[in-house]
Amino acid sequence: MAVTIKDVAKAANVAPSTVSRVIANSPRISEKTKEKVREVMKQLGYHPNFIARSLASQATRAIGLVLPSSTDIVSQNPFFPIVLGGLSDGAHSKQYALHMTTGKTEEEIFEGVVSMVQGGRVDGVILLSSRVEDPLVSYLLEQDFPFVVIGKPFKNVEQITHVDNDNFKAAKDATNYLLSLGHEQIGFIGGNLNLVVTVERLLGYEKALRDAGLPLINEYVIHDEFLREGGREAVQALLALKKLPTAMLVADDLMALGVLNALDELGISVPEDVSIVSFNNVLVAEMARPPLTSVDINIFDLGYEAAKSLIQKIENPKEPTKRIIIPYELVKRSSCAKPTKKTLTL
Amino acid sequence: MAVTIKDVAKAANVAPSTVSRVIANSPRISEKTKEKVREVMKQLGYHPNFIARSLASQATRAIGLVLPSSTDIVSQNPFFPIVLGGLSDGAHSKQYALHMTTGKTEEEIFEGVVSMVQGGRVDGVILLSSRVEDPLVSYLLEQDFPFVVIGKPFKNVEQITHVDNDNFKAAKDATNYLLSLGHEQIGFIGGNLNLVVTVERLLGYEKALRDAGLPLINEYVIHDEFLREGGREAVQALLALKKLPTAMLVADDLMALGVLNALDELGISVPEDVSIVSFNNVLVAEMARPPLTSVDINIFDLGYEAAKSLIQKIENPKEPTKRIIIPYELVKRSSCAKPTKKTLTL
DNA sequence: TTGTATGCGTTATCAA
DNA sequence: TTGATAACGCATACAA
Repeated sequence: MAVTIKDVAKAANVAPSTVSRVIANSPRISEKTKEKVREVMKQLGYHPNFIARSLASQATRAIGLVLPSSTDIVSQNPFFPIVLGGLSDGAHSKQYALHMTTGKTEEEIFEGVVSMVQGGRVDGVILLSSRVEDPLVSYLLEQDFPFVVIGKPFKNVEQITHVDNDNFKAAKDATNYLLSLGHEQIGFIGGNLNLVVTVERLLGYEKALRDAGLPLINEYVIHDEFLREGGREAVQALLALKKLPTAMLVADDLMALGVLNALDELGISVPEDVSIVSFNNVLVAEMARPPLTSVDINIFDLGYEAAKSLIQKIENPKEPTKRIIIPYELVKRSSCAKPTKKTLTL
Repeated sequence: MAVTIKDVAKAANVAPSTVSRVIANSPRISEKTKEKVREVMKQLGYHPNFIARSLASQATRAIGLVLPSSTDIVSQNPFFPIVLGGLSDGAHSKQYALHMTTGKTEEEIFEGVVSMVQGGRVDGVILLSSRVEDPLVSYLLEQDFPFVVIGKPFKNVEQITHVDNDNFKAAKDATNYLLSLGHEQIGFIGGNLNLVVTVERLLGYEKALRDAGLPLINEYVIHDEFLREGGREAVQALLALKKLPTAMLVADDLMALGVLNALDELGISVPEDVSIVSFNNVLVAEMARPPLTSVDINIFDLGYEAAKSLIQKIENPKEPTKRIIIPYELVKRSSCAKPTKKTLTL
């Protein structure tokens, strides 16, 4: 059995409560006894028991992380390891631990969160992605349990602390960049419309086109799951059109990789025939052929700030609701060029 | 305050211990009272408090996960989200939760694990990568704390339950495949030699060459960090040679992506000039151009089996040490071809 | 089959 | 400045 506060107390000839106060560094304990107790703690190799501490203090110093479905291909996105790094950093700096939950189905995930929350395993929760009509958000609001969303909440935006990029503006900027190059037929390939981020990027794209006085062509907007098949199917859908776009805004780097792939197979070259801009700027954007122009959304910071603001909320329940906007930056690489005069048709 | 076992007891006119037994589904409680109690639990919205349960039962039903440095570029590898999915699945199926720790430096990670273990936050630990001379392994062995390593332990192999691929044989097979295509100058580009997996793959590569009666050429073996710069620098090092290899075994898909990139910039084509085989078979292997021949190591299963075997170990301390070998498979794609007659020189 | 009483390792509220 | 002692919510040995 591990050495407890009582063992230390006995060895130091003080009461357990005194030891507890020394651990908390209470100012009401004399320096002399503090040192004595600390000495004994070291000698005995004492480590505080988090479980007992949590039960007594009604606080776990643990943050619950809700990941999307583990089997979902989305979870293969490098976005998650990176955001995890930021979360870990932010939590660690305040001595908080991370607790994870995920599951194969929506229901499993929901149940996992409920048991984490009701079971008192964590002091707060971070949702790693913002979904449309997410029952988890309703649940957490109802319970008045501290939580932070990474991304823009679908509704109740004013009541939910969240950390986000301005994805609307980012998409508008990215589209404007393509417009500034001279493109007028610009396609949009987005992921799952259940993710708020997809919607925001789509809206930004549309706004830019409208502002430029260009028509919104339905056939130029394609939605699909992020990633692999996504890119391919999207390209195939575009190819069914008479008039191909000369540029595409793709909602995710990995998806853009799929698009590059599909285009290559068809002998369509980037950026000569089609320009591409994507989002997130993870490692593969730089490593793609050609390297992708991509909107860097500072994923690490999203995680870091989310952890920080959740902890603030936990430690000060009166903390007002916050919206933290992480800056983005369009990183230009060689996947974009001016459109060629001829319109590419097959 | 949340509803407790006492509230349920009162409402159901039984003793708290009876409620506790109903929760544990003790056979010594009549079906009638069980139903009655369950009914009340539902009505009151009772949820067991994990913290209290942990303290009383001296078990947390939580597994500690040790990730490599969060800032390390290695953590951007899709390997982690995938293995996490497997771990989550395995843990979930036995009602275990996941607790994470990581840090910026080795020391931070070590301290995190110590506090997790000594603090009683978890019942066991899984090391997500096997490092050479890992102080964590020594520590956990010393403490006689249940743990499982993903990968081959550097030493004390017989005393440490681990889940691994036969990376030695996998590398041998992969090299033999290149040999069978007719390649005789085969390079090896590996990652950090602190990772046991790198060493194993290198040894397998060397064995295959020796078995084939081919010389081991020092200059053909290059080590670098996994990922980005890795690939590039490795290729540059190879290019400094008079006689380029006609094929390369690359220890990681992402790194291979970097290699592809660097080769492309130099106008060297794959597979016409150089064939490439890599490891892990994550999504990008399929999405690379050309698609990479890669050894699929069933990452998800590594995680799943690791969770399962740790839980077995936790629940039955007499459980013998196990080594679980997950099968691999060489997935052939178009990054390999027979060598051209001419030797490529610059 | 069920109830009573104690302990798990802390924190926190009283006293002293 | 310190020491008893009662929670915290649950599991379990022992009684009944």
